[in-house]
Amino acid sequence: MNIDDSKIKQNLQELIETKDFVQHISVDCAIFGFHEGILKILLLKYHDLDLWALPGGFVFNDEDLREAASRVLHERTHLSDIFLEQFHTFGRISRTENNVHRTLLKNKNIEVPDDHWIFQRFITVGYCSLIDFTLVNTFPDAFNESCAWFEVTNLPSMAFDHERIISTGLEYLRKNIDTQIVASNLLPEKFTMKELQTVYETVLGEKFRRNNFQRKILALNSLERLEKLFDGSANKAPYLYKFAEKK
Amino acid sequence: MNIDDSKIKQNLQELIETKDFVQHISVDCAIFGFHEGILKILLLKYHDLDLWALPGGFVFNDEDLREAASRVLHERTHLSDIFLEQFHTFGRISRTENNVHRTLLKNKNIEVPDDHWIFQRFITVGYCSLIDFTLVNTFPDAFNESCAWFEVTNLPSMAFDHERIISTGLEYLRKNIDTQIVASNLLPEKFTMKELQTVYETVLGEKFRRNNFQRKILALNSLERLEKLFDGSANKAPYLYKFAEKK
DNA sequence: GCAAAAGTGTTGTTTTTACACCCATGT
DNA sequence: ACATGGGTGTAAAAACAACACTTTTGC
Repeated sequence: MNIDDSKIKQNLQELIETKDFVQHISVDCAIFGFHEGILKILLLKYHDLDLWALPGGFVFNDEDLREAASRVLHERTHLSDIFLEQFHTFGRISRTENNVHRTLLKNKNIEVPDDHWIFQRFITVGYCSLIDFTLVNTFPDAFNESCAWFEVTNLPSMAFDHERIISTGLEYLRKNIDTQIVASNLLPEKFTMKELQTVYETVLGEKFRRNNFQRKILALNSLERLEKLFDGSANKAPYLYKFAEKK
Repeated sequence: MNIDDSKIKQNLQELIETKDFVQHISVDCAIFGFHEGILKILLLKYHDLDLWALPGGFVFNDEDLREAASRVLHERTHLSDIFLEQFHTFGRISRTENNVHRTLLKNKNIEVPDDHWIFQRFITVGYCSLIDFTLVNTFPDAFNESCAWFEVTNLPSMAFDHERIISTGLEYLRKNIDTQIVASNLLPEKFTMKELQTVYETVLGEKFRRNNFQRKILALNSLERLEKLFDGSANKAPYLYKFAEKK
């Protein structure tokens, strides 16, 4: 899972030399996924540093902010057509007053003048999404050596103000769970009520009663009941559902 | 209400020559107030243009984004200690692809090179607030010749994407009305239930039943009942309330 | 037939809504 | 006393929660 050092250095060099980013602006993506009933978040680890960060990046002069978020997400996860929602913008001066980038570049022996744009103050716009854990194909790049999913309740040491960004993002996700789940590729096209319930329980961190949950969800009138699913188990076959087209 | 032309020109010149703004970033404030049961928004009119805009401005290198919003608001309304809440960031390229600033400067015969920062792309962070209509003391400045309150349902022609910013801000305000009203200086220290109800009805644009409204609000447990108000009218005196301290 | 899991029903409680009534107040 | 507007009570309706029962499935 390692790419060789010269390649990293070359990528970093290219990034540093890029001149067509909008200065002072970045986007960060809080990508939530879940696996075995546990809500996790996708983080990247910086080269040679014991620091993790959200997948983020810069905005090109000729792209919309939203496009930038999509592109960055694609670069890191190889996922496209992901429903991303902006949740907050973080603009304290102190948030980039540290030496993360400086140390990183120094470690790779890359000479960058002190007044380079990457050392300037950055205001970052947070986007979040809930996606299917298994679809993500992470890989290292110029900045980051490894990617991993972490339980949201058990984060490693984070760069910048990313811990705060995550908690704000999670709060947003929970408030907007309905929209997010419909838009996520988290469930297959057809799914059972139990699967849907597990997603809700994982994201919200609480249990529901099977029957009341079903009633509540069906009352939203956003599901369409399909055929039954026979999976060979010795019990009544559950119905499959799909999300109904928006009206 | 007009300041003389040379003063305007001088102010504009100073703004243009300012070098310590964070580039590409601005803040815009959607300030809602109400008067005679009508929800209004504070807008500024550009000099010599038939275009209105939200009170907005730029962010200094050494100030937090939130501070910038407060400062800008203060500059325009002379209000301080106003509770401002960030609601969305607007980052389409096309949003500043127009000639508002260019035309404005040209009208005042101010020479500015084409590559000046003010003509660059701007990403703006929207803040909103609900305030007491009568406390605002608006006045013209370098950019704007006049200030006025407009009904949110009847806006004049707006600069940039400010119409969209207003509708997004209004949506946010309505969703968060409880917090906003407590924080606004909209009601006097002591107020009657009827006054509070009028504010809710104005902001949300719907009517409530007197008694049910009272129950609902009191159930929130955020009001403290005080003495009765005798205003000389021939009916039962209503209680006064104040917002209880947060627990 | 049986265990397992899904679907549906039922009952009690809480919350919301609509309506009614009574109370205080100045003329 | 009475009109006016404010406080409180209450009954119907709706929403929600907890529990029970029935149905389907493969062995």
